[in-house]
Amino acid sequence: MTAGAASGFRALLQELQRAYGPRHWWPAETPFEVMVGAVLTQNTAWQNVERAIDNLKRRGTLAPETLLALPQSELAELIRPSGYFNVKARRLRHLCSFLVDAGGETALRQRPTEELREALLDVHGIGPETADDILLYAFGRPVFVVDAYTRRLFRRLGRIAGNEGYEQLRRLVEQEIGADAAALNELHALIVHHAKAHCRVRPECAGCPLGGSCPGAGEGQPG
DNA sequence: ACCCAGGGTCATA
DNA sequence: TATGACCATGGG
Repeated sequence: MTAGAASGFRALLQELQRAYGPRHWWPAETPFEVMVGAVLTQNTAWQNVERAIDNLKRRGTLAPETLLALPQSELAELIRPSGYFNVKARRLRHLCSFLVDAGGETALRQRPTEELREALLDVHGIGPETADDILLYAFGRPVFVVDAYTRRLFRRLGRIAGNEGYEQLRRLVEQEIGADAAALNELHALIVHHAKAHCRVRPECAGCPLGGSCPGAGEGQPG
């Protein structure tokens, strides 16, 4: 009754779905809001990101052109709650410049996934995880997002050693799940949800839907 | 008063 | 290739 999650990523997805139901990610109203959130959430609690995005919305600057029209100091002030506000202000500007120069979302949507991924990685401040967040949740491309939660869970499940590189883990999941954007979307969303719901620092993983197949108990690794 | 959060860049060895 | 410093706010 506890072995299902360990047998494969499809099985893990089903187990998480059964426990939590669909997640409807990403929490944003537009693709551009997804992109902004992806940058702002870098090493940052989502609650702080929400405040920053709320500031941008109330200011009417949640669009590439209007955001670029802001002085960097003002932009930094608006996103202050999300932390690293000076670097992130620069990163948002780089992102917006890229979007405008590339002809906007509509033009980008025509590009093949690998090419779009390379283009995103060329943007200063967008690394592998942020790029894949954008590809999957803003453009609906079938890529898997590897984050700290994913590494921790896979290691606990015995699926990985822990020293694998980003690309290696991404391929591992994508090859097993397949080019299924909906499944990859749900899997990442559920891993994050599961981490927040059950895998915090605690003596045992009380109420964990993965049961004995989620050996988070007594690991001492914070979440 | 700690520890950490849905990372990425840069300098150094 | 592989570490380490740095960025910075807010919650537990």
